[in-house]
Amino acid sequence: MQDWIERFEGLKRLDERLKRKLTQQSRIITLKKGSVVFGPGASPENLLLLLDGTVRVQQHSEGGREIVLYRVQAGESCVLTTAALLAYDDHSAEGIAETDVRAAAIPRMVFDELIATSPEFREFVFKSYSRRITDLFFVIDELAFRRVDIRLAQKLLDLQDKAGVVRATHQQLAAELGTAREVISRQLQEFQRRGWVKLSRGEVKIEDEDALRDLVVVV
Amino acid sequence: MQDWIERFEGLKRLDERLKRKLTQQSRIITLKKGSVVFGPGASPENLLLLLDGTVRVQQHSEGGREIVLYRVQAGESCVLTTAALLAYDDHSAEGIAETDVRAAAIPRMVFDELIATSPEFREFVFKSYSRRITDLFFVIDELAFRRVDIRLAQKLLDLQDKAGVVRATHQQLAAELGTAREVISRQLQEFQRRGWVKLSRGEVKIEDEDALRDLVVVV
DNA sequence: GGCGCGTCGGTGAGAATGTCACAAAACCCG
DNA sequence: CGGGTTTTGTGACATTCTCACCGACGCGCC
Repeated sequence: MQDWIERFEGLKRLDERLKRKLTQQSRIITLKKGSVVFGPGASPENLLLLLDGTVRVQQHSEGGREIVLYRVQAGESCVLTTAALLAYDDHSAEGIAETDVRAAAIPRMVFDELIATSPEFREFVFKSYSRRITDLFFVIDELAFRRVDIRLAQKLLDLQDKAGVVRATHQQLAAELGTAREVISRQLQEFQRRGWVKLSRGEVKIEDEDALRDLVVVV
Repeated sequence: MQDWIERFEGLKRLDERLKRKLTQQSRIITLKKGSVVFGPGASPENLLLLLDGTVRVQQHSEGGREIVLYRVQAGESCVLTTAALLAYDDHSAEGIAETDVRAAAIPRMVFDELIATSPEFREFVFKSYSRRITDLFFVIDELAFRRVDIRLAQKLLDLQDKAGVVRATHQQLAAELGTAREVISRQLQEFQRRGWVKLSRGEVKIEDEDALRDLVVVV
């Protein structure tokens, strides 16, 4: 159970002494699916490194709509969390455990010390930032410039399981894209009419993956 | 000319030795208005601290549209620049000098050393990140959830000079908001019809600031 | 002054997206 | 099965986007 460090690409190259320090001084925490990892008024004291599960980070509007900003996967860290919420706790970004989650919590003190002593750890942290900021740029690009049908097709491809099924309500898909539920319903109907997907309550079955890919690529 | 450090809130508290190091080892550079500070294929080697002027950071779409992400003002740093472009050079985010710009360029080596040795400098860097990420969250929020007329009113208020005049073409305003030129033209006409602004080629004169503020606040 | 020429702004038509109000269908649980 | 909740469907209408085109303006040049 010590060896979670090896799962983090960027941390493998830390020297042994630091690895030991890291494992000794951070706690392993678990979070139930659906629990709030951080949110308005609950900024986390620690830097979280995800061992298992995924965390969805999303933003709310006053009108009750929401948009998914990015997901933190196992092997990644919640850096933005720590930094962003310094200045941003008034607004409503929050992190939700999408599955049961296991994570290593690094206390601020230890984080600080590692930043100071280890170039490898610094690189890890800055790479993490870089990754998240890229995600945010991508969201902005999509929102500003891409049509909803294309974004929906892309999202379905991203979220499908091995059987080609996406388990999500129209409402949830709308939140993924930051649009309205009705828009998603109508787009999905159009996809179904063309034989690309099959709809049932709470799930979308992809019938013609190639057609969806074409839509994404072509236009 | 040494004392530019004092202009940076977050750097004032560095100890004297580090301040000296910083001033000695960084170059002061100047950039003409309109020049590209960084862009696709031109990621900067240094961390820039803006002394005078402003840098506009924007993103392009294939369709030729663009959107302004944020502005870096005098007294602020281009941290995102450095980190984000590691992973993101394929896409088209770029920084443009909006005015003539003077900046201190901190070499990567010095940056690294300061991060390692100074808690104050670390705080400065992470605060800078925080600030930018907040800006990006804000852009996403606006794009996803706010109406164009409200965003335009807000932008006019933000960009006006002391005389209440905004010097910008409709095209430029459209780029600020990530929308199309025609949309801006029509909205501005509507504002003019209501007596809130007066239009002339290349500029918008605000005639009723309160009305614009009401629009922003109310809806 | 008059003539090009590029930039800027105006306009109509139609498509895409968002909003609102409400209804129907599917599911859940006692 | 009956009643309550969640999910999806639908029409009407507002807002925003796209495309195609045109006219107005500013500027340099003869």
